[in-house]
Amino acid sequence: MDIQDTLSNSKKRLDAQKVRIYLCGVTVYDDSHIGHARTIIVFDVLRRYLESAGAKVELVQNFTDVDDKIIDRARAESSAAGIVSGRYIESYFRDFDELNVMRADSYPKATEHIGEIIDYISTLEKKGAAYSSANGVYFAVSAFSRYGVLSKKKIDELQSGARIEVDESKKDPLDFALWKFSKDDPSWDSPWGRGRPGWHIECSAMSTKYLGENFEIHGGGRDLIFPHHENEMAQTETCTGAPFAKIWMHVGMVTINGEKMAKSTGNVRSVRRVLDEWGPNIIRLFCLSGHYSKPIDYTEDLLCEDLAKWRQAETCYFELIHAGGPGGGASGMVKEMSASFDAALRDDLNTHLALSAFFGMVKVANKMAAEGTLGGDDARAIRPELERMMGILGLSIPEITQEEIQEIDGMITQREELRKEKKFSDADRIRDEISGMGVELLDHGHGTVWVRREKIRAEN
RNA sequence: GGUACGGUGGCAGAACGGUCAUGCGUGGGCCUGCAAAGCCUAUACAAGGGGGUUCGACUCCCUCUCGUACCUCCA
Repeated sequence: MDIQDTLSNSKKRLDAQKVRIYLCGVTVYDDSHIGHARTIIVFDVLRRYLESAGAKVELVQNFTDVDDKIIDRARAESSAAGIVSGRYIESYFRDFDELNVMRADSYPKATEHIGEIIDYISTLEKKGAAYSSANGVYFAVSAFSRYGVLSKKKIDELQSGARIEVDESKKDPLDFALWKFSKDDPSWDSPWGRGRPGWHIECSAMSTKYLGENFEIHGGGRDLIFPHHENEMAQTETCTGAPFAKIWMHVGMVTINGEKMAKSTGNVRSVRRVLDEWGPNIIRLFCLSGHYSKPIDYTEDLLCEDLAKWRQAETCYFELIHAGGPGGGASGMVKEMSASFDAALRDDLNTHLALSAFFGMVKVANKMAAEGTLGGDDARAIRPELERMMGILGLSIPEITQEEIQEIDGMITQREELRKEKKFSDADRIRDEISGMGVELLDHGHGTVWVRREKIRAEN
């Protein structure tokens, strides 16, 4: 497949059988929000697609668990950094498991790689790219002549535009911390003095450890391009002397009603909250509704649209289960939609077009079902393809037990008899009862089909 | 100020140098005991402004403009 590479600003072919991906995860000082969810869902779909296409994927996603914000939070709670980060790592997994995000192969933490980080800084020091000063150990940007290539920034412009107070102990305002001196917890001994790692160095040390010096894809949110990824690249390539990631892949931001999500404006949408309101499938549809590289705006209207689409997909899923009898003629359509689904994802993970193919198939199947032309052969052609697409998109229909099926079928039979006797109010009572169980009835000319509806709180 | 990405019908959103997907929405009708689901049909002057290249541009180039993000907290 082809993926847009931030560094070369062009699409790059990815045809390796083994794809190693390093995804910059979250700093665990608070609950995850919808922006984190988008990035992680995009990479989840990338991973699922690559695996379905036969590639062996190794996905590593870090947790930044040592950071000023974590320390501040711990201080505010009279707690310890480890307690705070531990709590938010737990909440991360609760949220993202529920979002149906597959687990990465590993989730390395900065605090568990202090030895590797120190070794990394030592190597940089030996190469003359790091120096120790009053406040910490810094990376000398001057040691990396290509500094700025990833974010397309010119060094002299960066200096004049710097709006943060300059640390006088640095040789150059652009130099960034590899190690910050501190005696307070959390801190570790190092050859330069007690302290803790800077932000960027963990990703260099851990990506190299788990994926090697040169791997296929390095990704994260667009806001990480500068300074995080720029700095990572400078460190890593200086250290290894080899090119770092083959492809840099960045996911666009999520805005809320057209505005940036910010604590100060109080418009941060936590994953927990949107999950409670909309459930995993609709959030995934939302996050995949536009191209990953572009920003998307979180609005009630768009979520409602995704809800309507999800209802169609549910309908289709159950229509296929119930379908039987004569029919045929769907197989051509299935092949076509399947091909366009794959072609869309192959071209820079165009999930919007892939969803068009998915819902195109859903629409055709639902139409056939309503007309009574959806036969057993059709269902056998459509269903595996529908499930394959849902698998790649990470959409899932809750399991339904055999007992529930029997109970519902029994009630439907009762209702049918009442309807034949024209006892409509009694029949409607049964329909209401079934509806209370989260099951909707579709009366077709040729019989009644039931659909289990996912409960969406925002719907009411 | 700099950099990046974008500005396509009411909304969302693709592709493509020549025919401007698709979905949602909206109007009307059909089906139904009723509803839901589904269908049929209609609907939209669609491309931020201005230049240029071209037989022809939404698509390429220039310019202006607007939006969003980033410029050492940020997914």
